Amino acid sequence: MRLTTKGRFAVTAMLDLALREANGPVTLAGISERQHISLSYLEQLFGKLRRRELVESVRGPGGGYCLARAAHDITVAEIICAVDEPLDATQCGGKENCRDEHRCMTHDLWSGLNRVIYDHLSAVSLGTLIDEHQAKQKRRAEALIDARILKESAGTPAAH
Amino acid sequence: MRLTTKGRFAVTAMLDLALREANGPVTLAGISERQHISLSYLEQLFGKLRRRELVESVRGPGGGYCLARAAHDITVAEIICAVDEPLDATQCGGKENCRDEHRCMTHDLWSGLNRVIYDHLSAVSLGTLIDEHQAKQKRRAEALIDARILKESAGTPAAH
DNA sequence: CCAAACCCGACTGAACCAGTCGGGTTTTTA
DNA sequence: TAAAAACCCGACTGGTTCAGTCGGGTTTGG
Repeated sequence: MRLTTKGRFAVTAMLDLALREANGPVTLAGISERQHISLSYLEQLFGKLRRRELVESVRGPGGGYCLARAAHDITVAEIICAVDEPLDATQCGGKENCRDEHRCMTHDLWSGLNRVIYDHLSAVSLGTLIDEHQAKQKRRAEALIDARILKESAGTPAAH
Repeated sequence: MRLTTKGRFAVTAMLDLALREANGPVTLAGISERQHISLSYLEQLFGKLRRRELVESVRGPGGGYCLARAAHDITVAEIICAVDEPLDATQCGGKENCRDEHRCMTHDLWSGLNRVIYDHLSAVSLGTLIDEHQAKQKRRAEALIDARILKESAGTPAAH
């Protein structure tokens, strides 16, 4: 699993899509504008996302992209794997280049790390991200209201 | 934290060093030969490792490198950070490029991932790797002995 | 039919990786 | 004191990926 801005762009774009697909297909031009990602680059990314069946496309005017599944069923790991192509073995491909005794030592280390990363990203779906963010917004809003009530009951104007 | 073969080379080399430093400084030429890493490349890596005070150098004939601390006090995370230079912010540098509402959603995701990776690699030292590997070797040896005893007591030759 | 949208392959400049090269400097030993 | 062993260092290179561009399609609603 490679980690680059490419994967981050893809997640950002998918998030934008997830938040807007309620009112029909979302255009890449829109995502491009809102997220400041070049349109052509988005086309490349969504080509891959479509081939991996994470999104579906609707051609022609009024078209755009939709999620192929519910936001809770699309994990961040899937999105990143879709756009950051394999580059096959992330380390010594299982057989070659790591010989003698040192082999297994580092081998276990890297495969363990890979698993940790993959598990972490597999546990997060687009839905999770949206939920968490909405919960945070709600907490912020409540804090704001609490602060106002406190201020009003104290009857003191804000210090500068 | 970037993850590349550069960091893996560095860990492999440091492991080789840790296993051999008992009998004095270890030469890069030796590591190069045993681990099949180009000497000049090793020089680059060890230059960085030295500047980060993970190894100490002894110049002149009979010289080489030693660990600057005990193997248990040098973590894999330190080694990787030493050779894979910062490349500053692994994501939107804290302030820029992630604007509107989407910002925090992906921001928390990436910083969380960074922490997971870093924690995982910080929990592993050169000493850990060596210990684990030796434990595994011991288990293998015991299994071999058990198998032999079993075979002898049964008195049957191995089936092809 | 036209325009909006997707679709696609080829190209580019910059960065980084992995490695090379050609020189140093320091220190031991013969 | 000279040679050799080792570290030290900066400049260079070829290949790959990234991020983005360009120029063309094809599909389809109005």
